[in-house]
Amino acid sequence: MEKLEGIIFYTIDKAIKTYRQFAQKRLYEAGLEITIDQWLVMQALTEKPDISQNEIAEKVFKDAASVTRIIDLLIKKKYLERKMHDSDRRRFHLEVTSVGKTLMKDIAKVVAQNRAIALHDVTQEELGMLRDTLTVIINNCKTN
Amino acid sequence: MEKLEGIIFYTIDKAIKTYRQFAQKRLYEAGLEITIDQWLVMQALTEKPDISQNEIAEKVFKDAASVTRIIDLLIKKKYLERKMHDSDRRRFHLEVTSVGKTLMKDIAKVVAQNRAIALHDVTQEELGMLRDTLTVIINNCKTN
DNA sequence: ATGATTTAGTTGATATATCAATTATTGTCC
DNA sequence: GGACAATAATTGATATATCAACTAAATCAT
Repeated sequence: MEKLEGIIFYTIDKAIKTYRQFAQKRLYEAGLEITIDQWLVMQALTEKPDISQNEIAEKVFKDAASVTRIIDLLIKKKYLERKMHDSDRRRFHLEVTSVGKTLMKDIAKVVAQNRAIALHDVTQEELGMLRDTLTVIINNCKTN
Repeated sequence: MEKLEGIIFYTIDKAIKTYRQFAQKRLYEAGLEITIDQWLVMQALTEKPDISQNEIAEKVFKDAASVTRIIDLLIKKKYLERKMHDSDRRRFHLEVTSVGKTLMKDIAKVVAQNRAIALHDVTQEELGMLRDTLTVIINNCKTN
C-alpha cells in the first residue's frame, strides 16, 4: 500500500482542511461570530431566499439533519428567523434578519481577502485546470 | 459576493466529500467495518509502528482529542491494543492486532479500486498539476 | 537536585456528519 | 375522496472536530 503522502485524496483533504482552518481563524480574529458551515448555509439562503432546507442540504453537501441543527443555531444567534411557508405547511420560510444581513456584508470582505491570500500565485489557467480535474473526479464518484 | 458554484474551495470541498462518501459506501458494501477516518489512523500506524498519538494527529490532520477517541473505538473493535511504551511512560505503544492486520489487507484491495474508479480518465500529468496547485494553496494558508 | 516548563494523552463541552426512525403534510391513484 | 406513497423537517444515536482544562511524566535550568 502506497504511503499517505503519495495519495492524491490525502492532499485534497489536507488542502481543504488547511484552508478551512485558515479561513475560520481569520473570521474569528475579525470578531465575526460564525463558523464556515454556518456561513455556507447563510450564503445559500442569500443566493436563493426561497430555498428549502433540503435544497440547502444538497447545495452545501450536508445531511438534512445537519442543516436543521445549523439553522437552529443561526436562529439562536438571531441571524435567521423561521416563518410560515405560504403554500406548503411542511416547509419553513427562512428569513435572514437585518443583523444577519449586516453580518454577511462584513464577512464578505474577510472571505474575499482569504481567497486572495490562499490563491496567491495561482494563475487563472491553473485554477481552471484544478476545477476541471476535480469535476472529473466528482463525476467518477457519483454513486446513484 | 460570488455564488458558491464559482468558488474553487466549494469545488474542492465537494470533491473530497463526494470521494469520501463513495469510498465509505464501498467499504461498507464489502463488509469492512471501518470508517475512512479510522482507516487513516490504522494506515499511519502501519506505515510507522512506533508513531505517537500526537504524530498520528499531525499526519492525518486531526486534533489529538479526535485521535484519542478514534483509537478508543479501534481498540473496542480489537484492531488495536494499547501497550506500555519502553522509554516514555506518558506515551503508549500502539499495536495493530492480527485481526487488524488482516482487515488492513482486505481494505487495501477496495481502496485501490476506489482510487482507480475515482481517477478514471485523469492523466498522470493532470494529477501532477492538481497536486502542485493544491500544494501552493496549502502553503499560502499555513498560519504559524 | 528541585522547581518550572514542556510534552503526551485524556476529558468535557459544543458543533457537525450520518443513518434510521418518526411526524406532519402533500400528492397520487383508483 | 380515501388509502397509500412521497416529501419536509425533526429527533436520537453514534462518530468526528475543536478548544480548553486537566493529569502525569519528562525535561530544563539554575
